[in-house]
Parts: sequence; C-alpha cells; structure tokens
Amino acid sequence: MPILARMIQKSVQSFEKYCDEHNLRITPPRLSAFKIIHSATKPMTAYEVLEEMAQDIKSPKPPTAYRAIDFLLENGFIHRIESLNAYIPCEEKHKHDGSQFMICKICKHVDEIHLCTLPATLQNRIDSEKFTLDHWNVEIHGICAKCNAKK
Amino acid sequence: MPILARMIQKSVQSFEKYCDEHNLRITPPRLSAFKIIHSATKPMTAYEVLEEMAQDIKSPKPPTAYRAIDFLLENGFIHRIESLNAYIPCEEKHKHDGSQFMICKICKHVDEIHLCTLPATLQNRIDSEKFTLDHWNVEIHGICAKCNAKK
DNA sequence: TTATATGCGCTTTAATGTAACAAACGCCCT
DNA sequence: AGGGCGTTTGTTACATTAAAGCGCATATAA
Repeated sequence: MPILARMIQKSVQSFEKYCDEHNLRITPPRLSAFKIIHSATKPMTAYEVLEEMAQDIKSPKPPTAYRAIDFLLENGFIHRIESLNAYIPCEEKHKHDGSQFMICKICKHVDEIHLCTLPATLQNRIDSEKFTLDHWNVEIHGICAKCNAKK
Repeated sequence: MPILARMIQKSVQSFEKYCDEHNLRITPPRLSAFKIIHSATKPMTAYEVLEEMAQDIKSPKPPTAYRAIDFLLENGFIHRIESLNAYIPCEEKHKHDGSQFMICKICKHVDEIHLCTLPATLQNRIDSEKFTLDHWNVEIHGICAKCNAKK
C-alpha cells in the first residue's frame, strides 16, 4: 500500500475512534470531507472539497460541503485558514482554543505551530482589558525554508 | 463642531500629510473610503463602504470600493479583519508588519493591540524553521469588558 | 507638449457562503 | 417490531464578497 494511503487510513481510524468515544456520527459527507482534507498536500477551499466529494457522493451541493466542514471544525479535526478561506488537517489529538500557522506565500504550504497558551504579551493585554478569551488565531505569512533554499 | 467630526477631521489631516510626504495620490474614492472607515464605530465590510460612498460619489460600483480599500490597506491606513471580512482604521502612525485584534463576539467591537514584535514563542519557532517573516496577524475572539459587565 | 503611468468607471463574472424546507435516517423507548 | 423525536441530508434558491477586462481620464515627468 502506498505510504500516503496508509497515513490517511490511520487518520481515519483515529477519527472513527474519537467519534465513537464522543458519540459523534460519522456520515458519508463527513467521512468524505475528512479524507479529502487530510490527504491534500495544500489547504483546500470549500469548493475544492465539494468538487472532490463528487467521487464519493452523487452531485453534492455547497451546503453539503459546508456542513461537513463545520462538523470537522467544531470537533477539531481541521482548521480554517482565514486569510486563504481554506482548510487544513489538525494533527493534534486534543482540542485547543488557539491555532497558529506559518503560511508560505510561494508554495502555499501551511505549517501548524502548536502553542497551548496565548503568548504572555497578548495575555497581559487581554487581562488588563478584562477581555474574556474564547479562541485565538495567528497567521504568519512569509517564506518557508524550502522556498528560501531554492532562490 | 461635534467631537466625532473633529476627530475625523484630524485623521484626514494626518492622512493628507502622509500622502503628501510619500507621493501618494488622494482621490475622491480614496478619501471617501478613508472617512467612512475612520468614522465608523464597527468594522465595515467592503459593500458597506461601497454603500456609504454613494454620499460622496455618484453610484459607485464594487471595483471603486475595492480599489480604494486596497490603497488604504497597502499604505497602512486600515486593517482587514480576516475573520469578519471587514475593515477597521489603523490609528498607528507607522507601518507595522504585525497586527493584533481583540474581537468581541457580542458587540462586534474590535480593539487593536499594538505589539511591534512577534511574541518570543512564535519568533523562536519561525527562527528554528528558517521561515522568513513577511507579516503576521492575530485575531483574538471573546467578550469585551463592557459586554462582560452587562451580563 | 508629448509620453507614460496611474487611477477611474463600468460591465461582467467568479468565488464564497447561507436560508429555508422537506425528506430520510439513527436512536431510544416502549 | 413499531412509534416518536431530534439530527442529518438533499435541494433550490439566493446573498455576499471579490476580481477581471477594457477604454477613458488625469496627473506627472521628460
């Protein structure tokens, strides 16, 4: 079996395990969207997901893709990259209220950073403002090591 | 003169001064968009800006608003809030490569935080990855002090 | 003045995201 | 097994956000 397929199979297994343990229903659109985003090598837009869903599901419409994506987002299986209107897999096993990404403006690759807490400078600020944190997102744009090396 | 109008007048003056010094052209759509975003009390979407531009400009079309907004963005007079598809004024006098916002999910008010450097935890990470920073953005969602007090 | 670049106005089209509602499904409880 | 109830889906239609292409106008600079 190709290595990529094996990796996806493993992701799917942990997806199924998690859903089983948390009483979440895995349905055909959800499974399809999960596989598509987790096997992609780049952030996928909702309409790219929709297009690929056609392989598993008969002529899917936008709400089908968006609902599946919402489900995956809510349960922490994927992240939305706001500045790209696109989605990437989340590899972390636990849910977190903050996400941080390094986005290469050349090859478009996105790397997830995984801080568990808001950096102190920001935490101090929200404390002094008496702002109650719900969730936070950092998007760092620049050039990745690989693309830097190519120049 | 009402206090709000006076504040906007002052912003406009510094806008004009900056453009003059940097050889940037102030045109009617640009000035109109500047005033609209800088006098708003909430983040404005492109189409909200477009709508209000009609007060200054005869039946403006979308490209007019988008071009004016792009100009303001490029020159650091406004910021885009990615998670809202909307724009807010930038009050800082110098251009910066990072923006940080506290976004209240109840009243939608956005407060800008102004860190000049990327927090150390993130800087360390991009250094070790040999990632070259271009610009970065933090969006913190939660509940502001005022809305907290009301509950 | 003439060349050049920049910006504008307009139409059109693309991309992204939602509302609303009926039909099907899964699950739990008798 | 059958009935009730909330969840999920499929579908149509629409709303919102963004960009492309083109010709004209205007500012700036040689």
